[in-house]
Amino acid sequence: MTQTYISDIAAQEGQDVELRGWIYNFRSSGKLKFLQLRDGTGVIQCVMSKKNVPEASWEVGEKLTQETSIIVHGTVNKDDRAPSGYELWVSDVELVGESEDYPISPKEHGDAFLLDHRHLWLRSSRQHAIMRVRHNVIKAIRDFFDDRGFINLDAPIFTPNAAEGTSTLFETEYFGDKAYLSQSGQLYMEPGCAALGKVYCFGPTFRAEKSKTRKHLTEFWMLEPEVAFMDLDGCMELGEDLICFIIERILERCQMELKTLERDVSKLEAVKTPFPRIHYQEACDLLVKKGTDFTPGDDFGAPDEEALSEGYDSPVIIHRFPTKIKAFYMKCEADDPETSLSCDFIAPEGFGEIIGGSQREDNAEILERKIREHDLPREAFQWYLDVRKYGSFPHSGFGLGLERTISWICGVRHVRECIPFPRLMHRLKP
RNA sequence: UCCUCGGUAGCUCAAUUGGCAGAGCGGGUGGCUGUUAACCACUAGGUUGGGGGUUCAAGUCCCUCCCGGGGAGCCA
Repeated sequence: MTQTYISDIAAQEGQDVELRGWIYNFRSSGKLKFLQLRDGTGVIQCVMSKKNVPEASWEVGEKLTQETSIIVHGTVNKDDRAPSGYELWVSDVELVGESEDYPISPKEHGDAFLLDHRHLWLRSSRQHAIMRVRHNVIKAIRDFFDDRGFINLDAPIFTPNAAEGTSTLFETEYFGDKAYLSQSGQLYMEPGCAALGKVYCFGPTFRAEKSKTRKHLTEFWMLEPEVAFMDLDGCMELGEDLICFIIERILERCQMELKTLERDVSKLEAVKTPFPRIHYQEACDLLVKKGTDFTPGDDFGAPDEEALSEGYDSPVIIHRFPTKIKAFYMKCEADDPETSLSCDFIAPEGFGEIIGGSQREDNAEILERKIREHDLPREAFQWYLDVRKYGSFPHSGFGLGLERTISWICGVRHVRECIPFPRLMHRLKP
């Protein structure tokens, strides 16, 4: 008999089917057993009556523990008493693999314990829902750019130098030389867009900063599109279109998962273009008015971000930050070198910055001066300067943090639940 | 690096002023034909993170080290 998946069970009402999976939970009333079986696609209640199964099957039933793997045959039955609305009337059960002392009981657990058992934690319904949303966000991102004629041009992970010269890098040995794990693919996307017009990279990036907050991972996934002849306005439009596309896709395909996560879906349905755009100076005035202990001229802290996004359903775009608090490669206003053509997208509900972008400096002389001012080694950036030497052109791009985006969409407070195996400052296992 | 909170049974937590170290879940045994985090009875389970100190007496007070959570800085 061929295997049926629980996600397809509704179409099999009244049929005899074979399910293969793991015991999620079970209850017994003497001669009647209720098994919650999961197979990765869903969970279904299996009802086993002593008088309706062979003795060998009943004995298997007596030995079941949490996460025992089994093959079960039975008839699909619609019943409102079953948690999913359908249940399986069991005709026989076959033991596949025993499970002794499964550590994650159906009661609550602490974060540290769950993270230590991340490989098992992924079997629980909440994690399951988050991983399904993650999958769909990734698919939506790729579809969005594919439909717009972008080329996926991935950047290297081993890099010879610091991309922005600010963040701490993970150093590794490279045949007797030093190499660093990439903290951004952006510098590689700039020559990329000169070659192919519209490109994006999408892969893991690494930050060795000693940040222990719910918004930080040492290894996270970042999407970085870069477009030739696109200015800052185009960059902000691309970002908001992308986010709306992702949200619409998730609302369309992940209603079950959002329900499992108890996400207030109306918050996501309210996300609409155009997103509010606030000039940095205007944001400073707002913060002073709101009374956060913010110093105008500085970058925003987490409480400032939350104050700025307050009252908006869509992410808020803050644009034109002071040049001195932004990366060296960002272009300045033509008539105001103190102001950079930059933008940050701050998600609603306190989920923080999800996009950082800018128009890039396309003037070779200005860029060389900035590299000097930031004390960066010019030789290391020769190839990057070549983008300006051979047919320079205006161009822009941004970076979107995948896990932060998922965290917002799922309403999950901590990014560590938004990646299968999180890497944190104090955690490299499992 | 700094601030802050914490570490007690496999897990989540309690333990009054310093006075016999406990509960729920999970495990084990038995019972129950419609359970929904099932329920009922019984049962096993402890170097209270490590070391040192004060005291008749320390989970509790002091010193020190280790480990972890939240946050700051930095960033997506």
